[in-house]
Amino acid sequence: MSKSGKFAKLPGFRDFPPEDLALRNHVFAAWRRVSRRYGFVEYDGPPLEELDLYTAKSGDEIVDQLYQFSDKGDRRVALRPEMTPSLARILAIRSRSMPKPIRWFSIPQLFRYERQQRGRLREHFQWNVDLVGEGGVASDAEVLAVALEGLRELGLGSKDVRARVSHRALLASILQATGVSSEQMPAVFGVIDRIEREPPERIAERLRSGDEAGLDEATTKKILGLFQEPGLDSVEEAFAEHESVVTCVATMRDYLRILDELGFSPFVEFDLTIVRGLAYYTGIVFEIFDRTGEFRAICGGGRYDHLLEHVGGDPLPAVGFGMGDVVLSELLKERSLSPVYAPEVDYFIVSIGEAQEGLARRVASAQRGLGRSVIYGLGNQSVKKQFSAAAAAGAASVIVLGPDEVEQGRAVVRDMKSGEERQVALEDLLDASRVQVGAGIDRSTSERVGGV
RNA sequence: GUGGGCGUAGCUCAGUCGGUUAGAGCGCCAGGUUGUGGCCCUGGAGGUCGCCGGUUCGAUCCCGGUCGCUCACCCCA
Repeated sequence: MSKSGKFAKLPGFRDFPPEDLALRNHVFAAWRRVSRRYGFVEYDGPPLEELDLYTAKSGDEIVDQLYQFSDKGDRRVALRPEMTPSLARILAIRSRSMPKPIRWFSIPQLFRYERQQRGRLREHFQWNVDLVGEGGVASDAEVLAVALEGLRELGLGSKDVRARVSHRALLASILQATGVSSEQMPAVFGVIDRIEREPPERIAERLRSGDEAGLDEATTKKILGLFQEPGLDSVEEAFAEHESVVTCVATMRDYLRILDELGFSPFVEFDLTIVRGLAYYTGIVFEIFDRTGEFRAICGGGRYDHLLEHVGGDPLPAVGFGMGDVVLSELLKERSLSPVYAPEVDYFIVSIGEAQEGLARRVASAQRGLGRSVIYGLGNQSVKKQFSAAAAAGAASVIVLGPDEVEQGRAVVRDMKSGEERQVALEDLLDASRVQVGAGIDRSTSERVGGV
């Protein structure tokens, strides 16, 4: 839709004018606060990586949708579609010398070349939190707790969102016990992933179909039956004699208990249909959704115990998640949880008559030296015009330099909210060692949304 | 990648059964005599009616293509 020869932005990419950047910053700030509260430290990596880093590790879907090309040195490279491989690469080099567990987080911008849809663009920011070097369920629970706390920090409670958790090894053991061969396993995982979105007949058809799972009638029936009563109790009962199932169920119970102790059980539901597409997950996996079901998954993650060694590092267990900014921002906007954007400055200096303009600049300079945000009209404008500019800029106070007061060594300071005006000595405005001219100027500008 | 819907001013949208200078509200700019913002009044700028081609005496309107947006599918960071 390029208009009159101008450039348009690339499909699937976003501009962030101040009112949109305010929301992004609001989300990032919450993510960083929560990360730190849980003892995670921030890292980053390059947005461009060697193509091979992804082709071997990520699922086929991701590889098909890479933004990839050859650079001038004939290297096959790709814009990062996810952060985990970079993390693994970085840790492969240095994890040996680091105390475990490693608690790292990042907010990378990620890229995928695919047709954009609602909640899914070609570029997004993703909060990645990973806990490396500890294989117990306590770390799985810790990581999910961080994700949920991040949402809670933004105003989304257990009434708004829920985490659906499952265990890949548990599902694999169950399927194996049911008679699914290891060759059929990936296809069956794929079908199970769709259980919620398709009618039972279609699911059965897929399970039987030779193009997909290729199961016999009896096994198909058993699997379908399994998902009619998919609770942990019924699973344990049905597979009581299968040791690997029993072990995984026990792990799952520990996990749920720890989440309860951390105060997150209202958010969490066991759900065997959560599979996740990425190839490298090995244990407990989870996805977080809004409860209305109106949006895509807000967050997904799980345990990936072999990725680091695949990338050439030490074999370290790891668990982590990614939470994208796109779906989350849509949800926040819909729930009116996004910050109201309004520019703000401490002072706008109004000059009445050109004779005062030099003084205005000296006052501005002195006040800026004190850390105040100060603007004034850059052209010769009517008083009325200057006041409306002050209002538009969100000035807390206006300093009025009129010939009458200036002659007596004073200025008028008007509080724009209350409309109250008082006289202040010019020397107080100009002397950087003095302080406090108007109301409400102690707030640090950098902490405000509009001023970030 | 597949299919459906849509595409008129910065934004939200009217409108033209094909016919001369395409409209509104909001926003923006300028004024309502350079001592006061939010309200009000007046005026103005801004559109090759997404782009290319076809049909026609004539297209923003009809047809085709294309690009973009959007929904669904595929799939899922």
